[in-house]
Amino acid sequence: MNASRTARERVRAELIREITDIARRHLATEGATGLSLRAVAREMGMVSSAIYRYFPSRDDLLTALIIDGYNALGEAVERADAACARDDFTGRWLAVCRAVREWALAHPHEYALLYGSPVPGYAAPQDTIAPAVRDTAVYGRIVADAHRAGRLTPPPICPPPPAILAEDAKIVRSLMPDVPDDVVTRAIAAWTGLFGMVSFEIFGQFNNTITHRAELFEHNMTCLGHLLGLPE
Amino acid sequence: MNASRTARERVRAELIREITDIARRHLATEGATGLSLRAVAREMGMVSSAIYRYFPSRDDLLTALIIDGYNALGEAVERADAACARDDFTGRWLAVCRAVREWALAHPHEYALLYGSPVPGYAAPQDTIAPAVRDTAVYGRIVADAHRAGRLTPPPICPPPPAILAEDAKIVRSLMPDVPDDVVTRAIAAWTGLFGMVSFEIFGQFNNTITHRAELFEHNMTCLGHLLGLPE
DNA sequence: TCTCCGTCAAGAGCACCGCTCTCTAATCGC
DNA sequence: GCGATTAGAGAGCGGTGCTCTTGACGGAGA
Repeated sequence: MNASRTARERVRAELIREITDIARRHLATEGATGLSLRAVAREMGMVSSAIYRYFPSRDDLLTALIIDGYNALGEAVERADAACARDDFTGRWLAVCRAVREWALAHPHEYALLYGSPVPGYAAPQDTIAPAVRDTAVYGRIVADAHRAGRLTPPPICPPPPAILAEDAKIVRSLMPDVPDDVVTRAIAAWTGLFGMVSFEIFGQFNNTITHRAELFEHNMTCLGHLLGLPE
Repeated sequence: MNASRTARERVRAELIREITDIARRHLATEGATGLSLRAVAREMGMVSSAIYRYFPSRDDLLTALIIDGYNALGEAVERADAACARDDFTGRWLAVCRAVREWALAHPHEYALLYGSPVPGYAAPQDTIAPAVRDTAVYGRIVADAHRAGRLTPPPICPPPPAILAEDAKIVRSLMPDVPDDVVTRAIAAWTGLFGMVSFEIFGQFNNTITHRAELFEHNMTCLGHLLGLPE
């Protein structure tokens, strides 16, 4: 009874996994707009309508891929951070930057799904929120650790943030406990700077202009790290 | 003969303009993937195949919208810069930042078309390159002007860029003449930081997190300006 | 053991899409 | 005015997401 029910559920789970695997492969080669339920069904030897037993709509399949993508990126970032000495805060920051960039270069279409133009008519459901901040959580820990260790020296070039930003800082602080407001705002600046750089590279804004992208990235992330207040 | 030929050409140009106008309206409401030649034709009271007399493919229509978008953004940036005192370099930088953000907020789908995920299978033709750097050209002039005026003081937090980046700096320097390599790389960092911030806001990464977006933007752009070396 | 009910694949079908082709009508250049 | 060019209409092809119905299968309870 239990065994049989789980047998049924198991084949169902297996099929769902197979569908997402094929879909992810299609996503990687054709991009999000080229992802078609019918093509996935065709490759599985199924009729297209059968897919709807497992994913009620194309958007639901896309949601599954988005969650997978956030988790894959988050895991890559976690691994990169874990490989560093805990008190090498600059090294951890740079490792996270490189992990984001390398994952994006290896999975450009998935990166586009996560950080590019949102799919129109598509509203990310609640399930995506937790995986979406997995990478940010790692970053938050680095900032918090560095601050707690007293290794975050505010650069002389930033004015103090306006008082009204304290409200937002309160929310962000859940990812980087005990960090003062000015550090929070600089942390946001560095984080958006990282993704701005990666997006420019992935989305083609550097075409015909920048050729030594790894070196430029490395250098600019170093600058951003110093903007954040990280040591040499 | 001339008058009659231009009469035909004039109605043709008029129709092309009408098509792009309707298409831009559809783009603004439905987004790029929701833009359909058939819907545009329907709204014009045309049969769908007739559109192909004017745009050989959907991608060509999209190209026209992209060029228009770059020009609209470029013009907004030019106007913002022109409204500032020539020697108020920090003011010009912030004006450009605000112009980019406000244009993006007013035209999110067009912004996504320009700076979001590239449309798969779509390669931007040569015609898009010149309009694409219209905003960047304004920025380059600000940096070059500030440097020429001796108002660009390198912040103490950036190491010198590696020598190999000199090659890329040579190309970027066409937009900001006579600017040394380290300023070029910091200029790129500030520019990508601006678009990273705007993209995060437009693409929804600030949802459920940042509410005082204008204030955060203002503050972070100020920081980036100082990273670039702009005065108080 | 038999029956019943839930699950599933399959197929037909709807409305839409980009795009091509042919045919006819209007228009322009000479 | 006549031949050449251009524009629009319509049918049609293969594709899409999605819905609905039908019939087969298999596990659960009488």
